[in-house]
Amino acid sequence: MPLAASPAAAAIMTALVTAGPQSRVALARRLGLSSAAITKAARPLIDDGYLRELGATERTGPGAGRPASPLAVRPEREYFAGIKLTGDELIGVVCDLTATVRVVEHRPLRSADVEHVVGEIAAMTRDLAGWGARRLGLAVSGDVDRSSGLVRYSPFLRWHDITLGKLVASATGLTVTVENDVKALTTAEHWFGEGAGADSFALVTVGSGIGCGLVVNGRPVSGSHGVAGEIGHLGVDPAGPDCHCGSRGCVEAIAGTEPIAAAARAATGRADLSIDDAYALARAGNAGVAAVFARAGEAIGLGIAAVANLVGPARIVVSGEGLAAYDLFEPHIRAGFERQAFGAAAEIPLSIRPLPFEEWARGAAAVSIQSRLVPLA
Amino acid sequence: MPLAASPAAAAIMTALVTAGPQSRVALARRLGLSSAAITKAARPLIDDGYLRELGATERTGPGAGRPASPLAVRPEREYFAGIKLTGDELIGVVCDLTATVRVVEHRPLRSADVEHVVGEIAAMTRDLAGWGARRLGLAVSGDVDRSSGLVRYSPFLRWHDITLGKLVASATGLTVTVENDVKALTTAEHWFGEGAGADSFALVTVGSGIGCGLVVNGRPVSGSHGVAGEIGHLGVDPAGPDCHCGSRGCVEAIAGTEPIAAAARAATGRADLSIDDAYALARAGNAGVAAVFARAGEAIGLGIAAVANLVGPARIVVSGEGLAAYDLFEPHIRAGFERQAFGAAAEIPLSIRPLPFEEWARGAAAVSIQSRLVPLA
DNA sequence: ATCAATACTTGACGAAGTTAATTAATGGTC
DNA sequence: GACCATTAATTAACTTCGTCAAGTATTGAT
Repeated sequence: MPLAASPAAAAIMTALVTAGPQSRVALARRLGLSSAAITKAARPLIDDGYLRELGATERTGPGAGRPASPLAVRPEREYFAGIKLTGDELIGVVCDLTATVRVVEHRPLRSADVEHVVGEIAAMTRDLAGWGARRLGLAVSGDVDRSSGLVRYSPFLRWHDITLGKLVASATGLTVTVENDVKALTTAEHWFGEGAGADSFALVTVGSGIGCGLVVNGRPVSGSHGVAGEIGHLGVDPAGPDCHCGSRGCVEAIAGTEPIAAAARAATGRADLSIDDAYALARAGNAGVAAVFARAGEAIGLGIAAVANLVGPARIVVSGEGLAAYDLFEPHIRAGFERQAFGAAAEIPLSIRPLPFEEWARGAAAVSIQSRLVPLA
Repeated sequence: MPLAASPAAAAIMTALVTAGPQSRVALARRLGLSSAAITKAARPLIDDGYLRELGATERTGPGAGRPASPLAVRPEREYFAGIKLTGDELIGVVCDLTATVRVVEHRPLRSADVEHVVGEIAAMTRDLAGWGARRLGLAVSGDVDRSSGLVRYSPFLRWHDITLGKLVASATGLTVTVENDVKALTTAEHWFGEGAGADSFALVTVGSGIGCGLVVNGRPVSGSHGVAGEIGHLGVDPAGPDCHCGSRGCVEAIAGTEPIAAAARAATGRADLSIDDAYALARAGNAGVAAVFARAGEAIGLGIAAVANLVGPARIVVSGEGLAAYDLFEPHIRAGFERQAFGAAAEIPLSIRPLPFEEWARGAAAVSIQSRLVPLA
């Protein structure tokens, strides 16, 4: 395993993967090492095909010296598989070292039975075997212990204490990483997306639940009792609707998919209204339903402002399947955020955009890449 | 400077200072080093008087081997001064290496003029010079850049961009550290108080403002734009009172000292009611005023629950001069917290207790100790 | 051609850790 | 009471991983 050959090698790979091609001198400055150390650590990586030198010599200043020959990752040197598990489907991808998706595959799940799911995962990896991936990341919603590969509890799959990592490892022969889906997506955005280079970062997902992944001081936040990023259960309105958590006025009780549909049904008096009907009505100009989305967006904005005020991330990305109604939400999310964000927190850049669903599987692959580059993180 | 002789030496000192006396083997496990490394790094520390060996050999298990001779810090080896600046007073302490306060001194400030304040600080350090402290920590409320010793803005002192660290250093000849007061107190509690040993920790201060210091993954949270821990400006009630920040229903607009007094005045119809009068009335059973405190405590509890849900610290300490009304607040803080804390977050231990005012100065000294033990943190 | 400037490489060295063997101090066993 | 298992601490040889200082490479400007 030449990658983990030295601490410096891991640091070099990580820097190049997350920040793009750079000269040895630039790497040395970034990593706080001497350029000699970079030269030495980089050589075996070049020899092994993980890195290559770009002849591409950009113009340096006027009285220039020897031009730099930047180092760059060879993305195709190694491939990684990633699978996102939902209650009724597997979404699988193969990514290269820079987390660029090379293939996507969907596979329906007939049941959430553990053996069936493990079997389907194994079948999917056989389909993807042509890429030669030796590592596989799995993303599951719920309470997951990454270090042991244990799924403590997963609501959609109705799993309790499933040693998913071990089961899939022995079924596939791959090195398996299991991570919570929101954390995996957060990792992907932090390393390879809009959060790249940020020391702190937050990703908010909007859907049936409202979740949040956090990176602070460059490290993911896990919560000492396993709870973190529960933006959905911040209380923003004591007069708000009851929440399944036992409190009332939670962000999720106002802006979750089902509460929105319920409020839209109440506003229209139509008991059969689906969430898609609600989208359509709001877009058609139904004021009552539009107000439901406005209130929901505002609640999400307040939740995001809470993140901004408490941890002050450098960037915040908002996404999730709920943003299918992107156009209905966006201005109200921004309004709620801007009203409640305190002082300089209001200047935190907010990216609100739907992500393709494969992005979740890419998140799983990103965790696998990370586990390869940073043996212990 | 023998303390920073090696990384291991700094780690050993830090572990012993924060977690108490331990055998070399225990230190090795805790720090992830070999016991040989501990032996080597500890010797110069013993020779220099920073550490001593406790003969005190606790009973190990049944079939015991050689008894351990734990290492312990010699607290009196080095002393540290700490001064908390308020708008009208300096509070100074001298602490030993384990942050035990040895002397306290108060000194009124006639003005917030920078030269006057620096002069008074210098005079105070001369009073405390007998202890031989070579380092001084300063705690100031407001926006402070610790690395440069710059006070960017301090509301109570009405300071803008004062290079306090340099000014005091040249006036006293000491090595000076400047830190925000809440962060300093958080550091003190994290290293030497109830947060000792916790990987993540939160300190909530209740007073004219509501603040929060955060430690996540063992490191303080600063916020990329300078904002963090602004628990006072979480929005908890859209129908709540207007806040000076421009929004409404903020925790601080409900539970800050002045809003409480205002609400008590409104409840009683007495325009001259002070906050102390309000305490007295509530304790005497005035239902209207008691309800004001109940609402305030509840709002604080909601804010704390937000911290718990988002970052999940291992412990939370609540203090501040507002807790003079400890008995009026406490049950309502707990009620708000328990209602809104999600899942396992409700099990985070909450310590609600007034801290003596000298504690803020001890915080300043703690930052100074920390800067001695961890050259770069 | 020469020089200043910048990038990279090389090899000697040193800091700070490791492992493995050794010494130290204890309780239990026959 | 000799012996042994057990745990703690030390020691010495070695490894790893970096730095430093000197030298090489490649450019633009004079």
